[in-house]
Amino acid sequence: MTTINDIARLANVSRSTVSRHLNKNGYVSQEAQERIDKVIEETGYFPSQSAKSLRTKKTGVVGVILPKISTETASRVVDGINQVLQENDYQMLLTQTLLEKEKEIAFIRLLQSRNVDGIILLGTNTDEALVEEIKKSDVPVVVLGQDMPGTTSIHYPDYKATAEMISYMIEKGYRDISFIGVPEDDPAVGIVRKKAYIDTLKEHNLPVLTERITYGDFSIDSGYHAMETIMKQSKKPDAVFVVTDNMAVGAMQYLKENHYNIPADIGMATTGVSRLSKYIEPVLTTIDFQNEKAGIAITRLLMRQLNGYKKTKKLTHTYRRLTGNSL
Amino acid sequence: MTTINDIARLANVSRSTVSRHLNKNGYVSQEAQERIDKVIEETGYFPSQSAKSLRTKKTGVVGVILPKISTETASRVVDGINQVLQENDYQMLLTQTLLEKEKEIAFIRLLQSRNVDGIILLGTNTDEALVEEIKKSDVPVVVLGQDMPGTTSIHYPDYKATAEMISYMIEKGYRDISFIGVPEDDPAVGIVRKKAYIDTLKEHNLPVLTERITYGDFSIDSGYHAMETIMKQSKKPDAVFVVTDNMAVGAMQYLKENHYNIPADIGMATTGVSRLSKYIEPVLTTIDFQNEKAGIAITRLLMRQLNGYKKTKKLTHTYRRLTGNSL
DNA sequence: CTGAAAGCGCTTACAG
DNA sequence: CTGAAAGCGCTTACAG
Repeated sequence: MTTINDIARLANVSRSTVSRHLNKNGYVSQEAQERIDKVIEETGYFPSQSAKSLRTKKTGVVGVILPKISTETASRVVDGINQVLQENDYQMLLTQTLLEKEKEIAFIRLLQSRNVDGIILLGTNTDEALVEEIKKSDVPVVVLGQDMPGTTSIHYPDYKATAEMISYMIEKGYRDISFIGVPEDDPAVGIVRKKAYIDTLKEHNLPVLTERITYGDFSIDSGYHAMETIMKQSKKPDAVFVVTDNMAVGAMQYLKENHYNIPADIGMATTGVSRLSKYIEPVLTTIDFQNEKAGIAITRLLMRQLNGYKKTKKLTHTYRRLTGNSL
Repeated sequence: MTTINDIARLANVSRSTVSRHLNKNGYVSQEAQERIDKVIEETGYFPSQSAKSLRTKKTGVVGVILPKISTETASRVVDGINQVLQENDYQMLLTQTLLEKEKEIAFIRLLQSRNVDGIILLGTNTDEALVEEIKKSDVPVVVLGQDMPGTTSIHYPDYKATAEMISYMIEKGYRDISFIGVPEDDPAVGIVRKKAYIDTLKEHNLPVLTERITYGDFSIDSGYHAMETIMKQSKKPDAVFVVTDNMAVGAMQYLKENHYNIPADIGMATTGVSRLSKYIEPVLTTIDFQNEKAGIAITRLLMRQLNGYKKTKKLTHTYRRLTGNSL
């Protein structure tokens, strides 16, 4: 491997001078510059980031922790993150938890040991242990998707968007709306969205039936089974709200396989918008949380922190409702 | 930040001993081990990878270069890559070219400067300049999706799978099959698949009409426009083969918007299988290249190289045909 | 079983 | 405008 010493020797200067030239700080004579450039060109030299990082305490790498990359939601967020990172000459170290909570904590430590400059966590819970780990972190951690105590975070407007959607369903005439949620480990999705559902029913003086509230685990399969559980009840609901797109795919699969017509037999609304959704009949009425924009926004917040703004900041992301023909 | 010196001091040993204990090489007395563990526990110490890497010349990081993460194909490959990487305690540094060729070369250099142990490139071309850059690389580079000269690579069975699909369409009775391809910059997709299409038509004594051969740029939009171009010809074809799933989405959109019935008005076949495809009518007859498995396979090859097997190796990946009702 | 020493490839005051 | 020196946090022979 070619090192700065080789360059210095070949260009007849000290390595201080090479370094100064490379980093464009301090004076280097025109002549020296040219000799150095020539040698670099010939040797194909590039500086070792490991050495540089050890000295400067900066790596130019940001760690990203997410549940699973091969979901549309996550990959869109990553697209957004990547945009801002490229603009700022950062690279991305990507880790997947596959929804194992311990891994979030393990990766925060791992990423620090890899000397990343900052960490972006796509949050799935706000457990005490995780909050502690973030607090202990030497590098800034920002969180997308949960309102993480004491941490700069952006969360989705879970309550407002859900409540609005449920209201809309009620306006449309639905009176017996079932619910496919997730466990309360995930506050944003598991608690807040469910609360919005329950509150809105109550506001409209509709009964809240425990048997109408089912749970999945974010997987397609679990949406399928939750839908099955609901539809096997003696009295069937007239609509269903599913809290995530992935589970909605499963729920829809169950309904199609069993020849239920949407919306004639049962209305359906959900969250998230698929690239392919316009080819699926019916087009789902859904909440679009605009994940790519969210990825951009959270990364900008991290960049700010890396540039010295230390105050933690809480933002709520935007959303829009997309009206299909599933209601 | 806590360093190995702090640990050594607090545990009353030298930093050599701490290092030996941490890396489990060389002897360390039981007592010393316990003291060290205790101090590490208390301080939350973790070793700096930058320093370690500088010394050992290993980072435990693999660089991945791909066109765009938020496509189903790429994200599935990444899932596969990630699996093998996790098993082997490697981390993934992810870069996106957004199909700008210069970036492939730029990232190969960038990743090296970041001292990655190896590079996985999802190939989009086999340009001379790229081949040169790979040859110059200090670290092993493996390529998925192209038969890259002089480099360990796995490519998809582009010729065989395409020829088989075209034959199948002909068997089904189609006689005027149009083609949506990509430019020849991409040998695997742009040249080989087109050649398989042309050869197969010829073998069956069917005319090869230049106006039936159109090109997109991998985007959904370009598939839409290619389909439009084809369907605006005075004589319409009875089928279309689209070389990538993304462009097939666009082609289908055009056909649906213009009320063509698939397969009654025009048959359609493509490559790649979407998670949502089972909800789209018609179900596309397609070639499944099993991207996750391909990701696993290419990463295993890289791991072999990192363990010292230096011979370059060429593999052709498997595939299967999925029969829908679009033909 | 343990520690002192050298060195990995850089950057950064500092002195000239 | 330039170079010598120190030091970032580790690991690894080597001597004891």
